Amino acid sequence: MCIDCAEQRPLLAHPLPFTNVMSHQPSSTPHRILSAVPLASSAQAPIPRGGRELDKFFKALSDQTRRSILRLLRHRELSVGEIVGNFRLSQPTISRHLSVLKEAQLVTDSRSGQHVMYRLSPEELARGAGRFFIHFDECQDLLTRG
Amino acid sequence: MCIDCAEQRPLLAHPLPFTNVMSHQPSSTPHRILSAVPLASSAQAPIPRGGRELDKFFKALSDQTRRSILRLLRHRELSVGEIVGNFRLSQPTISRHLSVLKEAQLVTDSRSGQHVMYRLSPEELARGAGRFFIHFDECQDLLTRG
DNA sequence: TGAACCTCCGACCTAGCGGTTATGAGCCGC
DNA sequence: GCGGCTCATAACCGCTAGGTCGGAGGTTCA
Repeated sequence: MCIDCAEQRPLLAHPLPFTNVMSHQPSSTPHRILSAVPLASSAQAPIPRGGRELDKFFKALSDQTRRSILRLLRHRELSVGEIVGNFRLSQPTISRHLSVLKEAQLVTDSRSGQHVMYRLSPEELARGAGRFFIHFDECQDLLTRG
Repeated sequence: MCIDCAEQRPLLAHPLPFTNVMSHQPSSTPHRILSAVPLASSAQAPIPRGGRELDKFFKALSDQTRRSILRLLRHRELSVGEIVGNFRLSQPTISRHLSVLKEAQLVTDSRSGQHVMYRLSPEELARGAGRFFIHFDECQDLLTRG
């Protein structure tokens, strides 16, 4: 699926390695040329493909509690009870935050006896970020070169 | 300011080049050691420093319209009217989205006669991303190596 | 099987977000 | 200065998000 349009022409691989998003054009020559004047009333808002996934991705990251949970899971998996012990919030609240993170595929879970263990999905973190920052050449430079 | 604590000991430069965040510890040896058992009731939720800025950053990015505005501004600055012309939304709605983006420092504006021109701040995009992903070694690898 | 434990789900409340219309403030040309 | 264009702000409204509590469901173990 082209990230810039819905055409079915052959796709070019994108120079950035950490994403599988592809376009018909190399990133330095944008596919959509913006007109200086407002588009006609029939114009669609330029919603990029994959917006739903990016919504989930950034919505999940836009809450401080959820970001803290991700940081807790940096180096090893934890059960729900262990995560709850690090916050002042109730267990159902943490459980719902975890379901949001799981919905965004930022964490995965598995049952281990009585406990449900949660662990980070760092590749999904990188993939989501890549899918967005792919649109910003200068950002790519800053992120990849420093 | 250390990203892991509030101590005033000398700071180490972080190996990642695209951020000025520094810690007392290299990234492979986390500053906070997590206990396997829940912390005491007096434990604070592990809110990282700079959470307010990250809140603004991800909240600004968590809306599809705002992401579309950022993509519109990829290659040249635009006036409010030009931006409005690319959406089905009213001018005050777009104006408020722009103020959210400006609050998050993702765009800057300047008056040019009757018009107010908005342009991207790609370095802030990269800085915000860096400030977050600095906590995830595997992500860093994926983002910087591919 | 029944008790104890861990986790998730449903109902509910409140706050904030994203949308609208109406109005006000800043520049321009006449 | 006045009228018109451009943009920001205020007031309002509906919906979603995030918090609580109570209870259901699944697992372990005696």
